[in-house]
Amino acid sequence: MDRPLYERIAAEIRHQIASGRLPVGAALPSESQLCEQWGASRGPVRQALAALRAEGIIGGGQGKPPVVRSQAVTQPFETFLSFSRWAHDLGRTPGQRTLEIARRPASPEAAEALRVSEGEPVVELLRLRSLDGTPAMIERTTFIWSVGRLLFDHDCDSGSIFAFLSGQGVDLARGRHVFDAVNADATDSELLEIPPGAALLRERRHTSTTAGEPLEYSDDRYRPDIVSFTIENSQQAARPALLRTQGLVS
Amino acid sequence: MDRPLYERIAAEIRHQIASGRLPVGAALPSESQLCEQWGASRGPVRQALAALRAEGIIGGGQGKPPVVRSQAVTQPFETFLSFSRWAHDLGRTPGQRTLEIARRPASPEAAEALRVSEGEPVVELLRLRSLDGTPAMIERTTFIWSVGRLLFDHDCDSGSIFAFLSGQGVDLARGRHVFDAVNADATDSELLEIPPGAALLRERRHTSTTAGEPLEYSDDRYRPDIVSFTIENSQQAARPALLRTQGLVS
DNA sequence: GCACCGTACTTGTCATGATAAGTTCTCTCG
DNA sequence: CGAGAGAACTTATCATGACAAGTACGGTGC
Repeated sequence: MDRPLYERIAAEIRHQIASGRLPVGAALPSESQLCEQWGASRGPVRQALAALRAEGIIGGGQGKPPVVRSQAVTQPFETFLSFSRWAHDLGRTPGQRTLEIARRPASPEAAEALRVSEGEPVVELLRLRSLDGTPAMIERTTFIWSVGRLLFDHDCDSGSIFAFLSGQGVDLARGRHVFDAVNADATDSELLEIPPGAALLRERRHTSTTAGEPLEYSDDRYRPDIVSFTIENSQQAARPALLRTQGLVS
Repeated sequence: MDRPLYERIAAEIRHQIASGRLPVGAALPSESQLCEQWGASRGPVRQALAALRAEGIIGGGQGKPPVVRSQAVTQPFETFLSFSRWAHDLGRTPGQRTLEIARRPASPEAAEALRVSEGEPVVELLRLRSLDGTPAMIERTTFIWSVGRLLFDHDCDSGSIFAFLSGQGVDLARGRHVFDAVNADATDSELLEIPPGAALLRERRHTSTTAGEPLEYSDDRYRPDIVSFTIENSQQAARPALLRTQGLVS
């Protein structure tokens, strides 16, 4: 038990929520009560609560004791991370063609993004994803070696890589996605069957473990007439719901 | 200046990173130096650094001063509805130039989106938004008459329309945002000072009351080198957090 | 030249205490 | 009985101080 105190407190509360001892909607013990229970000062207690708040599993505000929010649902995360799963839920048929899988020394950008030393081996993957046979997205992914090496023993055209890696015990827990737009280059336009220079929706994805260690990053380019992204929000909900949506042909 | 100290510290550091005074890879001042600069104790300083770390824009570890990871800057979700507020929290100066505000009969599309009869009066607004003087976004908004009419009595160049309307008691509660990409047309390229055909990030926004009655819809086009959008999610969190980020000049 | 080691500096963790500000409840007054 | 004042609670923010643990760097001995 040499983990920091605030981590142990957070873990204990998480456990109580997961086990149902703290049902959804219930108020947590106040900070001072937690301090007594653990014989700790408010510092670690607040740090633990802040971590739980960042994970979205508790809510509350000034003056009000924190309350248990809805149970953790992994669905949205998986749906968002996995193109295959998303397409499947939509009733469409996902397709994938792996154009290249290679072991390479990490480029400076890859080394930065994956926090490895430059020149360390990484695995680069180039895939064309489609919906009902129509090219929809180009995926340029770079994995750290310990994860990417698993892909050489896997038929990448058979289905979801995310599902495969999860099954192999890879801790794909957190994701960061940056969206912007780019003009299609020669490769993009040829593979996606669009004119050169057409605007593409780009998602740059960084996936890491629970502890925040990078596992992969990706540059995904979507045909905007096939795929778009939707956010729904309301002033009540603290966090918005993200959905990947089928592009509108407007 | 009644914002908490740690927010001001974080905003200042974000600003220094965004302005290039702290280039990518540079080491931040040590905690004790920041304490001196701000005349603060380590508490607020650490809270500010923790926030920046959570946003992923700084890295580093025990014993090592934090380093600037990238120029991406993020803001909490509440600022999503308001460009002005987002920019302000970032320590940047938002600008707006209203190019046109007009009362018009609703077009078929407007009637459909706002659920009014075709030909009913609506208010159309065309604004150019900027960050530190650089054109960043073009906003083409259509309001229902009862809301848009308030804008004729308001200096639209003075600040946030969202804040103004909220202050007038307008119930801007729910939003739906669809993201895709488009090529810049002649107007876009001229106003945003980019080449014709450049890829733009488009956000189509529909805002409605708590009851779901449409209030406005908008076609916003962002320069991807100035503004991008970020989603953070984790397997624990039920819903991902949406953040608007400053574009990477990569 | 090179490995080893100790020192100075850094961040990580935690305790204690204080004030401000928000919420909830009760109690009083009309 | 309802509205409002107020007390008692909560969390939010910040200061100060302490120790542990990791890193960077220079010097020392081989």
